[in-house]
Formats: sequence, C-alpha cells, structure tokens
Amino acid sequence: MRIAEEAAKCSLSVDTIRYYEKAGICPSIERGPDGNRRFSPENLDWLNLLAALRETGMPTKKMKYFADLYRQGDAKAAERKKVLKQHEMHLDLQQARLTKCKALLRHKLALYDQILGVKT
Amino acid sequence: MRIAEEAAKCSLSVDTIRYYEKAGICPSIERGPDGNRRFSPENLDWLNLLAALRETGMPTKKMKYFADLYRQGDAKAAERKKVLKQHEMHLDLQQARLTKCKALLRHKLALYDQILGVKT
DNA sequence: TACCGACCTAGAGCAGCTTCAGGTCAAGTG
DNA sequence: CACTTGACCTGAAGCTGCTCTAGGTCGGTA
Repeated sequence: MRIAEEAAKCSLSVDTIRYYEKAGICPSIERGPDGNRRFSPENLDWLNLLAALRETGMPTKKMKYFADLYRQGDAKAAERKKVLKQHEMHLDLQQARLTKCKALLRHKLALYDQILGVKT
Repeated sequence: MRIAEEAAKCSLSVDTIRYYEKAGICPSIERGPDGNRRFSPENLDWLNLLAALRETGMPTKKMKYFADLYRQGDAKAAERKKVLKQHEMHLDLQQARLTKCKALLRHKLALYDQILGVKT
C-alpha cells in the first residue's frame, strides 16, 4: 500500500510508474512478500528525475537509454552525464519556444482587446 | 507545389498540416484546380499559431475547439480570447517545470562532476 | 512519349501513456 | 469465521497525435 502516495510525490501516475518499470525506463523496484512495490529512496530519486525529464520533453527512448547506462554501472557515468547535459541544452530550446509563444499570445490577445473593447 | 515550403515556414510537417485540416483542427485550406492546397496568409497565420500552441503543449482537442469557435464567427470572439488567455497561464506552469528541471539537472551534473573529477 | 518530382488520399503503424477486466491479499465488520 | 472493502497486482485493449506507406494524379522536361 505505497505506490499511490509515491506516485503523487513525484507527480507521475501509478500507471506510468508501472509502465516505466515494465519497459525498463526506470530501474526495477523491489517487491515485498505481498508482491507490492517497496520504493527505496533511490527509486524515488529516479522517478523524480524521470518526471522532470518527461515534463520537459525527453522521449522515453532516451530515458531508457539512460536507465540502461545506469545498469551498466560507473563505467558509463560519463555517458550518463552527457545525456543530462544534452537535455540541459534542450531546455534552452524549449525556453525559446515558450517565449515565442508568449509573445504571439500577447499579440493575439491585444487584437482581441481591440475587437472586443477592453472590457475583460 | 507549395505545401512543403509552407510547412517548413511554420515548423509543422506536411503530414501534420494535412492531418490538422482533415481533423478540423485548422480551418480548411483552399485548393487550386489541380487539387493542391493554396495557402492564404490567413492559413499561414493559423498554422503558425497552432504550431506555437502545440509546441507548448496544447492538446489537439482544445485546438479543435478553438477552430470550431472561429468557424462560428465574431460572436465567439470572447470565448476564443478566453482559450488563449488560459493557454497563457499554462505557459507559466511550463515555465515552472522548466526551471525546476533546470535546477535538478544542475544538481545532478554537479554530482557527476564530483564522481568523474571536473574534466569535462 | 516517358519519366521525374511534388502533390494527393486512405489507411496502417507507432509512441507513450491510460483504462479495463479480472484477480490477490490484508484488514475491518457483523 | 465468512464477507466486504480498498489498495495493490497483471496482461491486454484503447486512445491521442502524429508519421509513414501504398497507390495514384498532374505539370514540366529530355
């Protein structure tokens, strides 16, 4: 009786967590004698990271690649870092999109203000 | 012999444009006597807006709703404005996610620097 | 006339969840 | 002690939003 809480904590749905584990997108999660998942702090750290990566547009394929590197241990730490670095750059791209969209919306909304009169 | 260029201009794929038109997500696009689409400035303006909205996470259902309002004319202008306003707020949410992810990545990258030594 | 490139449509395929059907188990209730 | 309830489990089907494929049309060049 844990998964619902933990899911909420890291802003993933219960189903998404199960899906991620099954697909190897996150490292596998220990089970109790009842067959239910027992989340370790490490698990939570992972899920938190994955949630953040997903929310900012990382494809699951890349997340899986990252998880695969993790399973291969410290030898692959440098490569893992590279994946994160890459995503950091991707964030800038998204930032640009956000800014562009914001400007466009402001423009459109100004037009609506003209049409509608500035009541709202 | 137009769609490929126009698609590139508004950063949508040719297939996406066709899909949007067919699904009523954008207003329909005029055809020449050859059956090919002839994009009006208005069409381009729409596609540009849709591209920006999509890139920042608006679901197609909402885009379609917006297009439906447009087809209903000026009477629905206020409602259309509301949709855009709503998305403007959604942008802030995304901004927060971006910022949070950025902080998390910085933290993780710092840890990797410790493990790997600061070579990179 | 034959081919090439850019367009067209309908429909299949794919990613990333999300929902559903059917089942287990532990705890509380009459 | 049987029974219900609630949180978990699994495998598989369903949904969204494209993306790709197959098969075809049309206008221009060799």
